[in-house]
Amino acid sequence: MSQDTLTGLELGELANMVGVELRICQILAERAFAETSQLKVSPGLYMVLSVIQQNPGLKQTDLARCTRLDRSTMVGIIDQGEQRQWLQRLPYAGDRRAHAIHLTKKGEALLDDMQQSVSQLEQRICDELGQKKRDQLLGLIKELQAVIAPWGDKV
Amino acid sequence: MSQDTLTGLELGELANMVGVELRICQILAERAFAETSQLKVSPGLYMVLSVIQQNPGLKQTDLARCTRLDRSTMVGIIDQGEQRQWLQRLPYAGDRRAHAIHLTKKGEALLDDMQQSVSQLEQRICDELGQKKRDQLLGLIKELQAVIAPWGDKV
DNA sequence: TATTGTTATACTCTATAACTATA
DNA sequence: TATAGTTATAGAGTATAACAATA
Repeated sequence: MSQDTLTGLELGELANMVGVELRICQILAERAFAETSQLKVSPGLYMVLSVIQQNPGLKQTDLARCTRLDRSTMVGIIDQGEQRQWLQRLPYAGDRRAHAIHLTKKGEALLDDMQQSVSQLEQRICDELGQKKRDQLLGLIKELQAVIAPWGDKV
Repeated sequence: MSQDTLTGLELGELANMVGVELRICQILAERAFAETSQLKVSPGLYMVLSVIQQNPGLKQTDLARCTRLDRSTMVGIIDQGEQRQWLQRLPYAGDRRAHAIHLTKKGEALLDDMQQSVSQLEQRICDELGQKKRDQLLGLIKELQAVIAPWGDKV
């Protein structure tokens, strides 16, 4: 017997499916992020900015691969970041087709600013869930990723 | 040091954020679902059909609440299900404003049909992750839901 | 006054297919 | 031939605000 936390409705098998619970969790998480970030930046762009910060100079294709998005989707995200002057497309040494993506100073500043509030979100998860459970959860999510990643791959 | 499983890129702090990993996991999960379901039904509609199966006769508002979607979003999902003749809007006893949502026989058949393949997805998660880890993961996801649910609430 | 369902509208996220320029 | 980036296009998914009918 698994009851829905909000409504008390009996959800039966539904609530025992990883896929469905993951989906609901994601809806809630994006809503919390939107609240925290004050809509300054979308979750997708935030993710990309963070990756760039850790890995300056990556090609767009690399960024698409590690965020599991399509190359064409990445174009739009990079466009957005460039318009708001948070990142730049620079020449990529050794391949004139590619762009090396770098943060601007404004982009660095944004991340510093946001990392306070976003870190607070993560901190609150630690506080309310407990460090141990939080780490367990993160580990299990990554394991699940590794398991299901090949299932959706095109041939 | 946490490396991206696919690209081997160093993702630093990014890969240690529950929010980001959850997001990537969700992208992968929806892709796997799309592959399995052959695009016969969207994840959102599938979720709703499953809830209806377990709870025949709910109002649209109830469905919206337990899936954490807006009432107006639910209208579109129910419309889709009705068009494909998988569910029906019937009179709701005691409140002439509301509709009682029920599966049609065609809808029952679809779910029976899909539950084979969707259950296989879940089964594969059990197989590859192990029953114990799978149950742990499910429990932790639900705990996380309970923790973050209030954060995105308006007011 | 409050709730149920609805519409109109808009924005975000994502992908496919076809193109160009390079490799 | 293959890859990097781009464009055009399309389809999900979601929400807000305003409305009519009913409570």
